[in-house]
Amino acid sequence: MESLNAAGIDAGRNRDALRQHNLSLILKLVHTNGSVSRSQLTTATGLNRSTILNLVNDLAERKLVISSESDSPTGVGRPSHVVSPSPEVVAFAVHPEFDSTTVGVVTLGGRVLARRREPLHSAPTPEKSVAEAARLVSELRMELPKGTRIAGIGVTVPGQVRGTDGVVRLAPHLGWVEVPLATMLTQATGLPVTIDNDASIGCMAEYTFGSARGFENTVYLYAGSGGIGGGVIVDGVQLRGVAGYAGELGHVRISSSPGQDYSGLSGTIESLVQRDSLLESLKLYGATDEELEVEILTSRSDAVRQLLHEQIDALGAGLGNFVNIFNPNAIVLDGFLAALFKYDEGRLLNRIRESSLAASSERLIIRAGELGSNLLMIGGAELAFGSLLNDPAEAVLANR
Amino acid sequence: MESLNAAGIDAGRNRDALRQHNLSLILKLVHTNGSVSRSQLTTATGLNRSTILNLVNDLAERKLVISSESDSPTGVGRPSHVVSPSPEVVAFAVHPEFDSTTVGVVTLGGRVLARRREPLHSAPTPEKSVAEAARLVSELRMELPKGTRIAGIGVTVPGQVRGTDGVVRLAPHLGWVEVPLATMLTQATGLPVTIDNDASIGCMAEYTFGSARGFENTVYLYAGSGGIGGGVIVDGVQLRGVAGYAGELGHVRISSSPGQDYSGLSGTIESLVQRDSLLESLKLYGATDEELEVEILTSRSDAVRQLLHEQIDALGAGLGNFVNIFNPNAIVLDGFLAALFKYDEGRLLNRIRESSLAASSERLIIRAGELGSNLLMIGGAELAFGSLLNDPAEAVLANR
DNA sequence: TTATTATGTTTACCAAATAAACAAATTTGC
DNA sequence: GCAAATTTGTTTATTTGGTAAACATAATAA
Repeated sequence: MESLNAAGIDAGRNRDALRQHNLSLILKLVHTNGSVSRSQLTTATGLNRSTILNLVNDLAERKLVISSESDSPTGVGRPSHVVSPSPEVVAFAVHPEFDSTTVGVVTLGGRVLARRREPLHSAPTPEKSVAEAARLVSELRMELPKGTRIAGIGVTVPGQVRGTDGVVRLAPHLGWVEVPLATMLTQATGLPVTIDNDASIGCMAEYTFGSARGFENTVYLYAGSGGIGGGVIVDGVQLRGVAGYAGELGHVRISSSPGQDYSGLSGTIESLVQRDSLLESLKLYGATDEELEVEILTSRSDAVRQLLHEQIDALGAGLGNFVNIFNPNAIVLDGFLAALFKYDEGRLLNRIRESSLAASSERLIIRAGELGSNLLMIGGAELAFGSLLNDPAEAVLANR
Repeated sequence: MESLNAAGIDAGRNRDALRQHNLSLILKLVHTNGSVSRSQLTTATGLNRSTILNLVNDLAERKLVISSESDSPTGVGRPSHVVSPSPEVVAFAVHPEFDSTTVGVVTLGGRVLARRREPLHSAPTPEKSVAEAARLVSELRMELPKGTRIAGIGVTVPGQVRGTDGVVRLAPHLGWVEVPLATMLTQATGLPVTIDNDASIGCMAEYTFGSARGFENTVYLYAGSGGIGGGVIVDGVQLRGVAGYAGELGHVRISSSPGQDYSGLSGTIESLVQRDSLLESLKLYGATDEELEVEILTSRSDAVRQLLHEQIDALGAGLGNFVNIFNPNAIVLDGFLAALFKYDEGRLLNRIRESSLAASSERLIIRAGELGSNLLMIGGAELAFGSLLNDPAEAVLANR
């Protein structure tokens, strides 16, 4: 029998799918909003208050949320019970870099409980990096209070990642090629591991808990040490593409200039907007993004201003393209790109408008990311929480 | 009470939503696949065959589908009943151009029943164009067989369109600005009217019934008389953006060249890949896309070859960007862009690969559109069928 | 203090999907 | 050519998630 063309329609739904969806919906609302009253849940979902009671009880029995009476009534009528994410449910975030490995613990609800960073003296092999990560995870795991349950590990990789089987295709900055990272880290820790590109993860974090919150069509650009990556939220869902490589916004070509980016493509945003050239003109070496930002905002040098203008213009041209393509309601800039934005917001906005259609940039909002150093910790944990949030009834949590 | 951050989660689901989804699913499957057996429907949806019986009966009672016994058994076991889209349900497609107005009638299932084109002697005002369209709709409507029911009218506009209220923001080729087209045509015909950009509609048509069928991540480029437009299918759903202006792929900047496109942006794909300059170098004037394609594929002139190479290179650079951004499994080219593709497929593919990351273009398929002159008729009707397909139980159809 | 309002909680109910049982129509095997 | 195997159609009883109604409860408002 020929298979049917499903044309983007997902499968048929039955009662199980219905229940799964509603449980997932409640848990996501509690996760992203912190503490939520049952009455808020009824209005937000449109479901009957009996149903909300039932769903919340179900999640509470699974110890995913805590339901308690309100301690501060807000208005007329009986106070509504408050539902909060359980602080006993956590996930680990792992961020391997060429000079360090960072591991964090984040609760359901997005609070960073602890973080540990281990400096490295040379660019790590995958084996070395996995061993370091596993050691830090193990340390943090032992310090968790009794009763804590673990959703898994989310790894933020500075490179291209195939999410389906957890293989790092190419991470130029680390020198990794075709590394089955998820499998390796699962073996070392016994926990389920999900991996993704760092910029995609940053995008999801800013969308869920940061500057892009509530903007269901967001274009996100992140400049890490390994170049410029991106992420896009389309109607509230992250753009992934057929194999998960979508969102390589830094490698989009905008000019005929011959300069190449870290992947050998010329005229791209990444080739024109370079952190290193800014550091050089400011005579800063090994500065953090915070230090760089201070220098940018206080510099009085004409040469620096010239360079900043060039970079803002290039960034604006690139963002104009994305406005034409995505018609977003928000653009969020992270890493040192946020400093360019803060340096001359007006110039950047003008450049964007000049290189996009008028209608597409109406009511467009541009912001800097606000999660700072917690960005990849929160995002990595978000990745690890994914399966729990999508199917709360089926997810299996590990004990501490 | 503060409103909750819904974070891209849609509302709670109840029994009604479940039923609506399943009815919609069945109707869409029948619509896009033509004739489908009930057993195919059970396997495609995962629903029980009792449920499928019930859903199909429901749709049949509403006279949206026809259920009949199979006339040619395919294998072991009792032959499965066949469900077909009702040919009595139709929609109109309207395509206003600067030198003509075209109206078509298309059945559920995507068959073009009739088409009528009225040449115009001058670029029409919105009023004139609406009057012409209404007249043609009325003519075709009277010729429809008794019992035919009409879902509505879909209008393909060569310009930027705000779908929410049916206003044409800007259609440079027609000289229209801020025209409440949907309202005007509804008043003139008494039928519900939906409007959209021509390239978006072409994209939807090729995805539902043409070359992009089954490719859930498709980038589509369409070169009409009014420049280059685009459309993108992301996980089976068309990219719309916050106000519906997404997909302006022709206005994406890829080079520093000063040449401008029809919207005044420089270095864009549309400014570098121009139908007019090809026509000029071939000394063709007023040729159709079909005639242009023949000339391109048979020309022996060095100058023409040079120009074709330049245009293919520019198109390839632009498509490379889209590969980096969307990681699609298919790219579909329509209008004279299909001729460029056919002229030198290998060169285009090489240019795309040169300007995109290796992983992102793996297993990428490039095709020409296959719906030809029916493209905008089928797509326009698809637009008009939208509400019926999304909620078969609630849709109201007009009589012929 | 009482009325009003909003929510909590329990109970009976509804309807959509399903499983089970049997019927029917085809192919396969002899 | 006929019985067996297979697949689907159809009917019936069942399951279950969401809902509406009724009443209880805890706040504010009068």
